[in-house]
Parts: sequence; C-alpha cells; structure tokens
Amino acid sequence: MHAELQLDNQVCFRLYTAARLITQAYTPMFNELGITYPQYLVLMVLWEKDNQPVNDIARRLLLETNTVTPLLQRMEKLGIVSRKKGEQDKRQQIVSLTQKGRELEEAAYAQIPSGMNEQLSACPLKLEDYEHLAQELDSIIETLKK
Amino acid sequence: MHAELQLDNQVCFRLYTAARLITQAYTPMFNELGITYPQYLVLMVLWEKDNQPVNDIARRLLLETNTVTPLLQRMEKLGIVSRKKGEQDKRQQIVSLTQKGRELEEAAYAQIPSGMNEQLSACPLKLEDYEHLAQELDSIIETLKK
DNA sequence: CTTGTTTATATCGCAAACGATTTATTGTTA
DNA sequence: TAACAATAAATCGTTTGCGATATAAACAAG
Repeated sequence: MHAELQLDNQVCFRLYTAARLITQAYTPMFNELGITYPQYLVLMVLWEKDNQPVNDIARRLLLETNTVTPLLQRMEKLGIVSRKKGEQDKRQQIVSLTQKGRELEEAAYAQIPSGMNEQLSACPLKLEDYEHLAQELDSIIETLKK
Repeated sequence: MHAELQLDNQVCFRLYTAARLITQAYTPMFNELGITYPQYLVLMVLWEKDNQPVNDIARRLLLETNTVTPLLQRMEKLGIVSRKKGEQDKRQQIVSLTQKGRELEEAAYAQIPSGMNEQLSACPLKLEDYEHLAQELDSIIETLKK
C-alpha cells in the first residue's frame, strides 16, 4: 500500500475533478445560450480580439488545432462565427464573430459570471483564496506548457 | 469589453487548462504502462480496495456509471481487471484486479510519482503550496458535488 | 402475489481532447 | 528556379465525459 498511489494524496486528481465539476456547473447556463464551455472559451478569445486565425485562437487556449478546428466548424454551423481564407496567407482561416456571436457577449455577461458566483456561493473560499489559487495554477501551467 | 469575460480573469479556465496539461504530462508515463490516466484512477481505487461494484468505483471518482462502464470494459479487454455478476445482488458487476492489474501497482509506484515530480521540478511551488492548493480544490469540489 | 418504484448497469449519441497523418501553401536554399 | 523544409489547417481514429434512455433485478405496497 503506497501512500503516493492513494487518490486522497493526489493533487492531480483534485485538479481533474474540480475542472470537471466546474464545467458541469456551467453547463445549464451554457445550455440556455445554446453553446458549450469550450465554445465559450473561443468566444472570449474573439470578444477580446475579433478576426483571428485558427492558430492564434488555439495558442491562446493552449489547445491544438485538431481540437479547435472541429470546434470552430460546429460554431460556424451554429452561426456564431464565420471563417474565410486569409488574404495574405492563404493557408490561414480567419475566424470572425457573426452578429449572433457578438450578441452572445451581452447575454453571457448577464448570466455567466453571476451564475457561477451563485453556484459557488456556498464555497468558503474568499476572493484572496481565488487569487492565490489562480497564481498556483498559473505556476503549474507555466511549468507544463511547451 | 467586460473584465469578467476576459480569459485572464478566469479561475475556471486555469483549472481547465492545468488539468489538461497535467494529463498531458502524465501521458508518456502511462503509455509505457499501457494505460491511460482515467484507467490509472480506477486502478488506484482498486489497489486501495479490490472487488468493488461499478457504482462504488464511480462514486469514489465522482464519475457517472456511463463513463465508468466503458472504461472498465476497455480495461477488461486489456486484461487488467475482470468483472463478474454480484452474488447477493445480481444487478451489480463486481470489478476485480487481475494478476496483471496487481502487478501494475509496483510499476506505477516506480514510475509515476517520481515522473510527475520530475515534470514539475521547474515549478516554483513548495510542498505547502501544493497542500494549500489541495485544500482550495477540495472546497470547490465539496461545494459543487451533488 | 403482482403492480409499481427504485436501483445497478449498460447503451446510445454527441462534443471534446489529442496523437498521427494529410494537404495546401509559404519559405528557404542550393 | 527547382527541390526541399516549415507552417496552417484539416482529417482520422481512439478515449473520455455526460445527458438521455433502456434493461434487468431488487424492493415496496396494496
């Protein structure tokens, strides 16, 4: 019986579980908007700066293009983004928000942050704990990303 | 431009990313053992206590049986667990380690914890930071699990 | 006892993730 | 400029994760 191999001693398992439960907590809110959590992440990238090639979006989210491309294809089918071939570099696909995609920003602003706060209202963590958590996660992310 | 909707302000995105990068860091080690991270989680549950029904394993991992059942079917095909119908309760499937599944414990003990330490050796977090992180994640998990 | 309800798994379909490979375009260099 | 290397996306196959549903066994009432 190796203590290192026990679930309760694993930060990694907690990370894996917390991430899943957060996504689950988001899900009903995203259902109302007709999107998913990863689609929301793409939208946040585009709300910050519109008309980006697939690669830039993928890099921002630390995802591979083979994850992002199908994601964008589904989002295009939903009518929230459009894609057109790059003019300077014809290998690129430039992804842009549609009117519907832009409108989702206000709807998300009205629902998502407050909804998540509500879900976590029973959580004893304080603002400074979340900031601390964010810093620790950033250390791990910075270390592991290539 | 709503600050709440910016990626950099999202603890949730960090959680999602850190969990993914941790899994990626594990992957080459698990490849050598011929398993995956979720399969490793199941093994940890069984190493702790063998011969458990699907439900107990799922509850321990905070997963649904519709995730765990196919996982176990793949693990059975790999020859690391076996399943047999419960004797008292014939609805249950009792999951047991095979010889091969038991042997994986030593191999995992020799490779996984040290391998993960190595991957994270460049990470500035100290032992107490990881403990703190674990506590914060537990708060979130406790709040969000049903 | 039998009818209805809960419980334990399993099945199905879809969206992610991601390794591996492919295709088209651009860049480089001999 | 012709051949080769690097880059941007896309495609393919597999494993997860999960909502919804199905199936079988156990349980509870009437």
